[in-house]
Amino acid sequence: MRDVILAEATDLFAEHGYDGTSLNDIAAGVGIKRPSLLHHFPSKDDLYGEVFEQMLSHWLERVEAAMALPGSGWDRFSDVLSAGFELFAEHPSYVRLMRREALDGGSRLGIDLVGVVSPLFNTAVEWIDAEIAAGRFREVDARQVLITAYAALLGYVSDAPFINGLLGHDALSERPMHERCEHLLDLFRRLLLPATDVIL
Amino acid sequence: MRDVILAEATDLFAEHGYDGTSLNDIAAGVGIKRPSLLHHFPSKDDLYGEVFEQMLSHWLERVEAAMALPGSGWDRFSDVLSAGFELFAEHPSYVRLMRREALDGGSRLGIDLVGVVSPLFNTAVEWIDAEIAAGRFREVDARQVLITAYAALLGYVSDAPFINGLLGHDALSERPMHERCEHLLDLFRRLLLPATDVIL
DNA sequence: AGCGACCTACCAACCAGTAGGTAGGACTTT
DNA sequence: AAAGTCCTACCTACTGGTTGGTAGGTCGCT
Repeated sequence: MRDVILAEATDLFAEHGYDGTSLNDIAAGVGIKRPSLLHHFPSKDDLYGEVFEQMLSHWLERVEAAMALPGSGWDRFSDVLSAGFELFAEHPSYVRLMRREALDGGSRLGIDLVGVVSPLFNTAVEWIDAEIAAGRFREVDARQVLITAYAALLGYVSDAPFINGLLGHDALSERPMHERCEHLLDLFRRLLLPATDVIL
Repeated sequence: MRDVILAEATDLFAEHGYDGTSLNDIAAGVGIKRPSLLHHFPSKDDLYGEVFEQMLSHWLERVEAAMALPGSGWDRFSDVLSAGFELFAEHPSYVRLMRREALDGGSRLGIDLVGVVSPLFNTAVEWIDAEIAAGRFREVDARQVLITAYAALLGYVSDAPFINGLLGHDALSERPMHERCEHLLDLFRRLLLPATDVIL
């Protein structure tokens, strides 16, 4: 039951935000009443906290697995980007949740979003700088590249309802997602690789 | 007084969202009581509607002005991008408001966000395609490029509280904003221009 | 008997919105 | 000039409804 509640809460918090989701909504979604829900989770804050922690741990798990893969240079960058994209395609709710938290400054709870992501961010910055030093990447501002990657990946998925309207079809279905991924890979290849290596 | 309320409401809706902002908060922010606020605006929905319409009209005004500028090819793209960036730098609240609305599907009110933005989007797609046909741009998927521009521009500003934490300094102050703009210009130059024109 | 899962019934706090009244400035009428 | 009439901007006090959370009881299973 806990897991069912957690899943329903993840969807609703992602869809309508913390303030836009009532415990009644979540309880009704799993077919019980609010007090029964509060039997499993002590408070709304705690429930949200668990939702967010679960999301973060799934996310970290994937990213760390992708970063642990062997390889260097463009292949490695491409692997990590694809892994992130794949996770987001599987769990759009995670993206929307993350975006909402980032909008609110990532400090709704005791959870320190920045504290969790910062080490990963810095590791990635150092890796890119090392690749530049090794001559495998162009001289770019690693931080800017990573922020662009973050924004371009998240934006497409988090704003899917809006982008659906612009494109006239479901942005999250398989083919559009694949095209989006190809576009991003092409984009970062052009951004990162020396001009001589870009031409395919 | 109406304008003061509108400005305060814009900030609070942008910062905490529709559900996270009470009429009491807004009224207190301008130093009056809720009923006095409702003397100027008939309801919370109406107030939000005016806030959003004002934001949209400011935004459209700027973009249309930038699109009306002469020039073609990269110079024109660069002008429009810079104009957008400048507006966002001046009014970060607009970006956060827009992002929240995009997250919610852009249909909180009668305002049809997609309906307003779609014509602009399609005009831009056609323009890029024409530039490609004229040989001034590479063969790219215009829609993907525009969505990336949208995401990369908005993401940096809307998630500023989070990005502040990653970078360790104020992402919205003048120098970082300038660096961000330069990075984006470089990015899209590499993405859009034929390989032979990219090298500076 | 004990325990986990669920319930109804309640609470205080807050929400958007309404009713009705007051102070003061402006504009007309005498 | 004085008096009466409006109007705008604000107020206090209230309504009905929803919120998160609690108290206490019931059911079925081990």
